[in-house]
Amino acid sequence: MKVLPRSFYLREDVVAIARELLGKCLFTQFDGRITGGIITETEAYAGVTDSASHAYGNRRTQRTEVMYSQGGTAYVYLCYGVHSLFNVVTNMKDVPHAVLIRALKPVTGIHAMLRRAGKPAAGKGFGTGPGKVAKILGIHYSHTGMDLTVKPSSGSMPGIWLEDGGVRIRPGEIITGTRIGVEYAGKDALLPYRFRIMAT
DNA sequence: CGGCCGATCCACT
DNA sequence: GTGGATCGGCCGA
Repeated sequence: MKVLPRSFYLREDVVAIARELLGKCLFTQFDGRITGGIITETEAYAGVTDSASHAYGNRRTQRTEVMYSQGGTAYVYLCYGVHSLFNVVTNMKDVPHAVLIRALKPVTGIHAMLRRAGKPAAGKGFGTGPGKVAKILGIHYSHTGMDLTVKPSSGSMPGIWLEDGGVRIRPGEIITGTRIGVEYAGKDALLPYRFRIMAT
């Protein structure tokens, strides 16, 4: 297992990064507990020219400022007043690209994730849906801005990080489609920016 | 300062 | 398949 380096996130093609994040491992450590799993669904948000992006038209506000950080930073925001949604910022500083993590196959710390979900056992839908991904990993919108390239050096430190676990996804296993919940974005809603691993 | 709305989820029909 | 929850962010006045 190898922590994804800064160089992975600094690249220009956010759509390619979204595709490559499939099969990578996402971990968190909060309250001394490590939880995580394999990323199975992502969406790319291509910054100032993408009308589905919060940074469309170079909108720079207190909330979106984190999207203008260098790649490898966490962008977490509150959606519908209820759900924290976790995104990976990509590209260089001042270019506000991001990838939304929509689904995760739970692997590490299952018990803690079930407890956060308030479920007695893993059922259908455990780990699917961006609100639920953040919830089971213990990610809250107050965690926006965290550095994703550093694995905590001790069990008492909080952290969010990604690793390459060596899982190889064949192109034929990837389903490409349009993004969810962005109907307001006009023609950009039709862009093929959603990627997921075919159910086995 | 007020009003509208959202990169969602769940219970209920 | 549908509607309600729920509240910070954003924009216009």
